[in-house]
Amino acid sequence: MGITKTTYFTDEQNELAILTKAMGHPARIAIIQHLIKVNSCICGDIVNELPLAQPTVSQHLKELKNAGLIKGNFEGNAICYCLDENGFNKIKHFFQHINSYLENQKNQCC
Amino acid sequence: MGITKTTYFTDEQNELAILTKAMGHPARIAIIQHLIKVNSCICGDIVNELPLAQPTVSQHLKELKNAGLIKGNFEGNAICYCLDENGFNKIKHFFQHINSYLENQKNQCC
DNA sequence: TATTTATATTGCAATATTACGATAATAAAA
DNA sequence: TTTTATTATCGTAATATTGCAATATAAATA
Repeated sequence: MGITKTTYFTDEQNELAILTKAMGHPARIAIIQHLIKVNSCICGDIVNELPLAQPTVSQHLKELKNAGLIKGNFEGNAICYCLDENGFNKIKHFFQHINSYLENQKNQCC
Repeated sequence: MGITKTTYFTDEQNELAILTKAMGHPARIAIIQHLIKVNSCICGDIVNELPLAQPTVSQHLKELKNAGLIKGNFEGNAICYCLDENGFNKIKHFFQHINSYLENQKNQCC
């Protein structure tokens, strides 16, 4: 069927899935890494940085933006992108939860 | 074309993408949350916990296991699952990097 | 206004993912 | 050894994702 049963899960579960799914492609990881490196840059710089065509990069940027992981401002006729802390803060708490669990627990199966 | 150009990206980018992609489904987030809650449990418990059929759950468990986010031990004829710190430690550093960047930086576009 | 520059959208082909019924495999118990 | 319980695999249908050429849109500039 191929359709995710989102209604059967909590809002939190769906939101975390959307955020992590948005990160789940090497091109989108590369975009995040590049934005950290240069702080902010226009879309064209990312196109030059990645081994993908402009429409493909535009599509990846859209997915990151929809998830709330990046944001873009108009800079003349170009669009300047940078990280959006909103999205990352939402994931942050989940990972903190996981990490504190793994540290305090001898994590072993049955 | 639908095929990700993994060879064009670094090993680190591909690895982070595999890990985050594996988390990118509400059922797999729910599995991780449940394992944190009960520490470890057999596959059948997860099937009862989720609104999905047994083969579907089995498939999600396989993906989490392949990514290195959970591990399973034989417990009689059942299999006991728990979190695998290996996978989570790999993501941990990436998020620490992102978070320290976002904290130290007035994150604004151009 | 026409042109250039920068980005988004459309349309499509190839591939991947999601979900589940049916069935196989495995190990304990009767 | 047969049965039962537990999990994995196979096969398949429906949907989603990836990638790009072609094209559209929007803003600056000539």
